[in-house]
Order: sequence, then C-alpha cells, then structure tokens
Amino acid sequence: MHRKNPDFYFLSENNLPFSDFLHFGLSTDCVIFGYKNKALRVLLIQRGAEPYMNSWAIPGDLVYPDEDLDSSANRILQHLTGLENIYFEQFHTFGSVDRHPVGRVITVGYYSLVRSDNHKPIASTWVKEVKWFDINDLPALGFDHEEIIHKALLNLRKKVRTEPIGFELLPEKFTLLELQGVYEALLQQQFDKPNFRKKILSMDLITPLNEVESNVAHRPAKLFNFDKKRYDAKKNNEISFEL
Amino acid sequence: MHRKNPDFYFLSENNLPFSDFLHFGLSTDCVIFGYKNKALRVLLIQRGAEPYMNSWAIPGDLVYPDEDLDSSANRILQHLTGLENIYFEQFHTFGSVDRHPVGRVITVGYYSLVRSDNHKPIASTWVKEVKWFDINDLPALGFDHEEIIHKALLNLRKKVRTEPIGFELLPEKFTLLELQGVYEALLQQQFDKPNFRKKILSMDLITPLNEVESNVAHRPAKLFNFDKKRYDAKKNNEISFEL
DNA sequence: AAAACTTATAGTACTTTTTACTTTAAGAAT
DNA sequence: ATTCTTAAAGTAAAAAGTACTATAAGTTTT
Repeated sequence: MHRKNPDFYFLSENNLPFSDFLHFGLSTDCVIFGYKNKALRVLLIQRGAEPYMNSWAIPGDLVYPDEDLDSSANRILQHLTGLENIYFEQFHTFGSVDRHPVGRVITVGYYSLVRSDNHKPIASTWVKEVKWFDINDLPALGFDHEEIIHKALLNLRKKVRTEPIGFELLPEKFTLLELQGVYEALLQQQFDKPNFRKKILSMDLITPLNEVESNVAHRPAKLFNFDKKRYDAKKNNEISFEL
Repeated sequence: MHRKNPDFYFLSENNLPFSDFLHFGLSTDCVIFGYKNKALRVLLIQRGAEPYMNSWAIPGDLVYPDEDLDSSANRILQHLTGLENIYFEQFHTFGSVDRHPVGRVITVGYYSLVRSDNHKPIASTWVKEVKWFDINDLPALGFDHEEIIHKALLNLRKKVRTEPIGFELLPEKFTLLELQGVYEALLQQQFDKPNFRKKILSMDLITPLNEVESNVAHRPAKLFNFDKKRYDAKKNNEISFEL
C-alpha cells in the first residue's frame, strides 16, 4: 500500500503506478448566452468529427500544456465569435469517469454573455455549423453537455441577482425596457415597469445619455449605459446590486 | 497548423503532438471549515514531504484514474476527519500553468463544513500534523493555497446567504444564539438578537425540541434542530432562505 | 393638421419587511 | 429571598416593495 514514487507529496496510499495519475485530458467548454427578442439563447456548434459526429454541442477545446484555464476559455470564445473582451466566468468542473468516450477527460465549464448584435459566429475546420438556440428549445446534445448547460444556467441565474452583469447581454446603449426584458428572460419572472425602473435607477449604476431610441412607432425611450467605473468604486464599500 | 490526430474532435488547430494534451495531473483540494468559540476556522495539514516540506497546506490528493471528482473529495474528507456525510461543495478549479512545482497539475477546489465537536483529525503517512487555524490567523501556506482558501471563503459567504447550510457547522441540536454566532462569524456582521430569532423562526425550517441546554449559569435556551425534509419540500416551490 | 394610438415616465397609496428597542420570563448563583 | 444573566416575546417607527393611476411625448392614421 505505498506509492511507487515516494518523492510525490499527496496523501494517496494506494498501489497504482504513479504514471497513472498523469494521464488526464483537460478541456474547457463554454456556454455562450445571448439575448434576442425577449428570449435567452445559447450558441451551439454542430460537430464535424467523431465521437458524436453531427451532434450539437457547446464549443470547447483541449487546454494547451502551457495555457491557463481562463486563457483557454477566452481563446475558444474569441475564435468562435471574433469578439474581444467577452464577459466569462468559470462555474463548475465536470469530471465523471465515463463522461467522455475517448478517455478520462475532465472539462472546466465556463459561461459567457455576449451582446447579441455584435457576434458573427465563425465556423472552423472541426465545426459544421454554428447556431443560436432558444434556451427553452435546445436540440439533443453530445457528451454531458445538457448537464453543463443546465448547471451554467442555474449559476447565471444566481449571479445575475447580486451582480450587475445583465448589461453584458445588451448593446452599449440600451433602454430601461430592454434591460427589463433581459432580466425577465434570465429570471423567468415578470417585473412591474415603473417599479423596475425605479429600482434600477435608485442603484445609481446606469447613466442617462442625451439620446433616445429611433425608428419606433411611439414615444422613443431614453438611452442609458452602464457605468462600470461607478460600480467598481461602490463595490469596495458594499454590495449595491440586488434584484 | 493541423492536429496530429485527426480522429480527435476538439477545435484545436495547432501543431503540438496529441499526446501532449493528455499529460495533466489532477487533484482535489478541500478547504474544511469549522466553528468554535464564535470563530470560523480551517483544518490544515503540515506537509511531510517535498515540495513545500513542513509547510502548512489544505488537505488534498491526486484523483484516481477511476474516481469521480466528488468521490475524490469525499475520500480525502473521510480519510482525514473520520466522518461520514460531511457537507461539501465544489467551488472553483485552479489550473495556472505554474501553480505546481512538479508539473502541470490542476486542482478542483472543494470546501466543506464540519460540526466542530465530532471531528477527530487523523494524520497519515504524508502528514506531520493536522490542526485547526482561525480563519483570521492563518500560517504561511504552500502552493496557491492561500488563494484557494480566500476564494472558498468568498464562495461560502455567498452561498450561506441563500441556502441553509450554516447548520452544518453546529451539532444536531443547537440554540438560536449559537446559530446566530455561526452567521456572525461567517458573514462578519452583528445581528440583533430578537430580530435574528424572528427571521429564522419565520422561515419555518428549524423545529423546537422539548429540551433545553444544560450547565449554563442562566436561563437555559431551548434546543432546535434543522428540518431538512421540510426544506427540501419547500425548495421545490421557491427559495425560502435568505439572510 | 387634428385625432388616435402606443409606450415612456412620474407619481401616489398601500402593504410588507426590516430595524431598533423595550419588557417580561426563567433559571443559576449568592 | 435576592441578584444576576440570558431567553424570549412584544412594539413602534422606518424602509422597502408592490400595485396601480395619471400625464407626457412621440408616431401613425384620418
């Protein structure tokens, strides 16, 4: 009951050869959320290789030997969307013994929020198609990716209540009703318009611009943007966002 | 710019040999929280082998090739504390390229909550000493374990506000003032006694017992226990715990 | 150009929750 | 019996949340 390599320093007391411990594959997978027409959606790829050929899946890749986890997730996001400065967050790591048909591959799950307008999904050698799916109407997915999306969504729903990240799903300039739509899609609950407005404005985190929306068949709403500087300043004192 | 192994299915388009991608080490590390004398504390081990010989560290181990992540964390916890049914939760995965002197080892971070009375830490071959440290008075730690503890604490503080897990730090039967002490230690804030009591009781998640504390030099407080069944039943309808 | 329509935005009244504090109760120690 | 300490219940004011109404400011229709 002793290790083959006594130089090593973990608690293990078993009789497996040490080399068995260094044969893990490591990947990152990204659940990319978008928002359009009052609905939350997810960017999926259609696989062009085995296993799960032709299945839909969330984008992911193996981590390079000299690459940090966040860098890896960021690389995938940029590669696929062509965007920089995408908001992303690690939320859970999936490592079931049998989660992967090829071998023991554990994957670090990230979710990210992108402004729906700006993305132009880019297919690659290994990807047949890239497409947005409504969160409530997903196709069958390969691997354990249904579980990953489910968990990502639960995490996002929690986070969105205490940190002002809903803005990441909207363009720089947005109306209060658009913001309300984002939160209604995220939290699956309706808000009263005047009260939502009052609450958001009282947080003092978004600034009104001297612009209004255009091409609308009614009184145009004022445009706002999120004041990240002010939030960062406030954050140091106390948490100030809560829905 | 193409993979050596075209059977593989990730997005990677680089010229590294495929085998380079399967040489990751994988471990789990556990931040074990306890509560005593109105203070939050952490169980640390003193390392008995290189690297970081004699340094203090959080307990952890390599994951076995045929072992799930949660099982691995649970094994470490049981091994070290001798307890079963310990509350634990995966919170973040740490995988910086240089986080480990021996090679590329990524670690899945867990935190756990144990009832302070019940634990009898068990040292092992690789552990010189096992000891509780006040969360505000930690020794220097090996690896990136300071970062891991810091992040565990932040996660715990968030979680404890929306899920009734504070009980995990107390014995089965506890008084309301003891519970208040736990939350004050966790959240680093004082609560008003009558109001705390009112709020907790209004949640209808703890049941009064027909017992009172003994050996106290004043009016003894009633003992309560947490009603997990009732919580699980409520949980399905809506979240009902919030501090 | 006026009227009708749609949504923005301000305002108000009511309810519930939170907060701060006071009072009484119950046992232990002297 | 008296004193001490903490439990536990109660109360009132303040704050926050909720539901709804009224007015404003545009576009479209007539």
